[in-house]
Amino acid sequence: MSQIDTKEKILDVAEELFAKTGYRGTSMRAITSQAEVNLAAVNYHFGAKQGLITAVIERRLLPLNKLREQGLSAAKEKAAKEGKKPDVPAVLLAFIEPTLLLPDSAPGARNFITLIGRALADTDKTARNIFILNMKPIIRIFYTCLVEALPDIPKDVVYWRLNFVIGSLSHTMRAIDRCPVPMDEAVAHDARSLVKLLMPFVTAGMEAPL
Amino acid sequence: MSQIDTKEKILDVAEELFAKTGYRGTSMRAITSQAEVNLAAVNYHFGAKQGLITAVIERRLLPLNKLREQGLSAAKEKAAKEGKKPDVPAVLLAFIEPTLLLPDSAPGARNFITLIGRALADTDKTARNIFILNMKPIIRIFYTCLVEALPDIPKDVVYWRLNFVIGSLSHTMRAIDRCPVPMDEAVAHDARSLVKLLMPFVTAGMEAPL
DNA sequence: CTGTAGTTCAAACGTTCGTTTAAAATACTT
DNA sequence: AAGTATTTTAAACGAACGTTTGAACTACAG
Repeated sequence: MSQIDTKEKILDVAEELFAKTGYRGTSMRAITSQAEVNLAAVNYHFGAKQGLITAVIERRLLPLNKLREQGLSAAKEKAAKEGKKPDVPAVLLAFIEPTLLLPDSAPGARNFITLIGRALADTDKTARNIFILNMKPIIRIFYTCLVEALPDIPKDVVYWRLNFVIGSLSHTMRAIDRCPVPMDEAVAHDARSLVKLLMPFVTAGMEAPL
Repeated sequence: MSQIDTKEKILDVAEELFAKTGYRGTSMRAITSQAEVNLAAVNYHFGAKQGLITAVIERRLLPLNKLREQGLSAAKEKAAKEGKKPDVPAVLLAFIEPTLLLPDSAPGARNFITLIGRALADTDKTARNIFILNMKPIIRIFYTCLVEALPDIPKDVVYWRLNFVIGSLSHTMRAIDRCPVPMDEAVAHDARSLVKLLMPFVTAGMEAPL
């Protein structure tokens, strides 16, 4: 088995188990046995458990953030042709759409989205800090665009509303494979229809009068 | 030291530590040493660690849900006097206000709100199941009221929007003691102003056109 | 004061955890 | 094909975990 096979197999299994049982709740033995590699393989390839969760997160988060940045740039260019700044739904869509559509992009990414959905709420600082470190710059970019798109809303209100959006989005991400709060009704939820459901909600919330 | 003192001291410390470092991340030894009680005290008074987290959650969640129910009943009565059903902001306020104001009600409740804010996102089934078990009935009540208040919105859309609200709220609850996503600007956030910030957002989101 | 139920205590239990080690096996270069 | 570098392996490490135990201690009724 080549090195790359081992590393990627570990990453895939770790992604799945971290998403299901969290960072603390997933043991190295559970990862390595399901990945059918030796227990010491994680420490050899990633140094330690922390190095593994870092690699798991960054493997998909960096490309995702690139997608979000590209989407925002496209929206900016499109608006610039009419001498304007992108409006609220355009900005929010550039952030939300690549996120919720991620599970359709790669087979293993479905686990990743619930993992990331939990990251902000995780009590373990390891996963949360890695996540925040990677998210801070891009959130700042979107924040700036939202402030420009909402000239009548004070900056700190925009800040909080952006956080409300992040809260809704991350909660939805966690719900992709499981009803967020179980109800008796069966509720369908494919990724694309979730975007269509979430967008009007967050757009109206962002643009709401004070 | 009387039995009640020991039990409550354990509950207070456990509430604080569970909120800070999660269920798995908090050891019985950390709890008992900070509470200045014997290690075996938790097993004696609560049977096991799971019994402790159950007691920690239910101690404040049951009264909180009673407050929410009372608030909703009051809104229903008020609307009934005009032969109407309570509108969206009235329903949402009955859910949100007691929640965010909880930290001001009791000194230790500040820890509880972040604990509960994490509960839905927790990877550990222990805490999440206890929380969901206690929340399911009351969420159903509010869901029904929202459906009545939004006759033009399909039921399943209302369901998802309610979940978006829950996502925003729980994210905010986690942020009460710490910036949700750190920004360079200092952002003030006392409980009452958070209610004033969140309410227009979720109301507009709920009432948004399809 | 005596006896009983309730509570606290130090100590140890077995298990699981992340990590390390050094030898064995494989892959790659010359 | 030989020799070096990389990777895999089995075994063990010490530490931390939740829980159990039985004796010591406390409070209070008879």
